[in-house]
Amino acid sequence: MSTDHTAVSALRRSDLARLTGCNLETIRYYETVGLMPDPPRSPAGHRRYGTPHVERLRFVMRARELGFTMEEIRELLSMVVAGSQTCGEVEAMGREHLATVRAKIRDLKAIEKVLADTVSCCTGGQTADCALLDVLSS
Amino acid sequence: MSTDHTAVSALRRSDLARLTGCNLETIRYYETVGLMPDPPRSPAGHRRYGTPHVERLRFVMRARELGFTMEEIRELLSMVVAGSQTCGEVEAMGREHLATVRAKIRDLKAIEKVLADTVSCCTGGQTADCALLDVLSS
DNA sequence: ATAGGGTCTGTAGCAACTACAGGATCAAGG
DNA sequence: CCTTGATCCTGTAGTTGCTACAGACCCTAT
Repeated sequence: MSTDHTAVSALRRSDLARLTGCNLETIRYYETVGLMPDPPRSPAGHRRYGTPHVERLRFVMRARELGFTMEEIRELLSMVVAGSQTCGEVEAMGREHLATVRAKIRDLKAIEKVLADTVSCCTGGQTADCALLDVLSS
Repeated sequence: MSTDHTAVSALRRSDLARLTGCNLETIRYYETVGLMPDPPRSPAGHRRYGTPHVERLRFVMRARELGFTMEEIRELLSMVVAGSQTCGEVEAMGREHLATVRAKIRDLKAIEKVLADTVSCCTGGQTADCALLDVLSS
């Protein structure tokens, strides 16, 4: 019935990488930049992880997949770890990030339109004349 | 009737920056990475640009605005400078780049959907409970 | 005992810039 | 002619988010 306090299921770095799908080196990187805490060490200095590390790394990875910057993730994590977050704060960060995502989509769509319109004018032949080059040289 | 061979309208780097809107330092950077040629120098070693530099920098900037990588621009430029390009080759590069732009748009739209769906579930209140955190911790 | 793996650290590299320090030079005013 | 302030020069470091390597250590199995 009691959860195990002693055996924190000592995972090596490679185990954490395998469990999460995260690159081995990236884990160490996240530790140096403070997204992951410095883990306890074995007597020889080898990192030993537990399930909290697995969960935290998964959180970080999901946030990265959604395009949050490391700075934003740090902020999210500091609130969550302190337990001080309110839905209002987190939602605000989400909406702000959503706005930047939408801005990027707008920019890319503008590029897409120019490219699509232009290459559709290309003859694709052996001639040196090219609609895309014309746009670039305009 | 002859074009002017002598006065290559000696522009300083700041003039080139002003004419093109390019950042001053970026011009030097483009020279070190080979997107711009090493310009002729004044006796004291100051860069002196002419109209060909203005045109080439504008080409580079437009290509960057369309999201071409520097590697792709180098390739485009090497063809154009050699005069060896065919519309077929250039169009192929354009279509390939268009495909990567569309892939980015797809990725961002997937992110946008998750974010939009999630934050719309947020209550936005003082509670610690948050739909976005739930997604990140799932 | 040793062979092979895994782990440790620090560091360099990628894209595409941007910014600064410390020195040389130029152009205009007195 | 001289000074002053703007511009120019070079090299180098910082940014974001990793990834990869070298050389040293350590752990496990035979």
